[in-house]
Amino acid sequence: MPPTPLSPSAEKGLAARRKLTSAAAALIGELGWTAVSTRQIAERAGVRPGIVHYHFPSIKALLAEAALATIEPIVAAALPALTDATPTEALDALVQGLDAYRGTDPASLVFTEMYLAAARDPELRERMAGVMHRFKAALTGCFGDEATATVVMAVLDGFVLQRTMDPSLRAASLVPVLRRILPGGVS
Amino acid sequence: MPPTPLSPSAEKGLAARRKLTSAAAALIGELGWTAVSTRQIAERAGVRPGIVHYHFPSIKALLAEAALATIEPIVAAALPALTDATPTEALDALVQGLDAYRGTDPASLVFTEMYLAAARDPELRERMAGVMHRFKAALTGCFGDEATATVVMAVLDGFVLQRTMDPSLRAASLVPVLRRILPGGVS
DNA sequence: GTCTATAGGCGGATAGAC
DNA sequence: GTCTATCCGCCTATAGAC
Repeated sequence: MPPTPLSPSAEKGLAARRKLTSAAAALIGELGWTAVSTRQIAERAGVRPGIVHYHFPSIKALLAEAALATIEPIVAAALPALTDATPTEALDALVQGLDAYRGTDPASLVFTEMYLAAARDPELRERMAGVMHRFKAALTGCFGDEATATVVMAVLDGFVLQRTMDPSLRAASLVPVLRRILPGGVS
Repeated sequence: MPPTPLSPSAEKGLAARRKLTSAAAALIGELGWTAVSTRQIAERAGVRPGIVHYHFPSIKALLAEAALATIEPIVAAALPALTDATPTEALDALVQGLDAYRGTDPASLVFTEMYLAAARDPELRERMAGVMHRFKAALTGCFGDEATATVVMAVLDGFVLQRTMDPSLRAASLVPVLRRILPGGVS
């Protein structure tokens, strides 16, 4: 749809919302989901503290929006390389993309924080599951069966955790091992 | 060493420390690492709030002790099945043990919370890495090369995260896929 | 050695101003 | 529609009692 013109006041509100979600996402990574406060978000966004509760019903709702807005583009960006790709091509693309997630960067931390928050909040769990399901469906399409897709997803998430323990780990070193899991032998 | 007899007063202190770490571990799982407060720990442990700061220098130190005391026995319990085991035997033992970690249980949550806390605290990272290194060394011994051990560890950690999104996932379904990653073909 | 009372600061949310 | 001042509760840590 074409961009609807907004009143100056509505535009200001939209800008505030965007600054708040962006600040919230950064702070989830830096401090952890449950450690983020409305005051810190407001300070980082350059707005007064109370503004948070005008634009969002609660800090929980703001964190959910911020985290979903972080992971959705990441997952969406990974999908094209999986569509109509051979298993080997898909694996190479995934591993290449994986190197960006070093475990201690904001995106990695938001992902892991969100799994934990989702484990404690059914509504957030549903919303995150919707995003992750699209990714898993694409993997299942590439690799042929769901069990293989599950293992590949687990490796991606788990490798990010491993990297927090050993930053010297490189995604490329996974390739020889992961080639072996492709169904039907090495392709 | 033989158990040293303790004075009644020292014994009371030891009991308090044990109750506090146990309560802290449970609360890390329930609320999240950064959401746990000394008051809640004290209430759960059945002691007065201020006692926490007599037995532990800070809440950070208490959480670190509690989390390490949670993961150490879990890792230690997994090691015997990996010593002198064939790759296939080791895989079966790991998968069987994995079913206990459903993503939303206390132990699963403490593990993931601890990875995040370790990503933000170098000292905790060192201590956790020490525990996880023993596990990885055992896996490397079983599977012959470190890359395979890294993938297996990533699958274990990542599968626990996957399960928070889809509780119907069963560890047994991973076996056919994981058999394929064993070096030297199916053994 | 063990524990308590209290200080001092930060938190989310809301009632109401503009 | 947009934002601010304020309420009231909870937090960690310490000084000092027993």
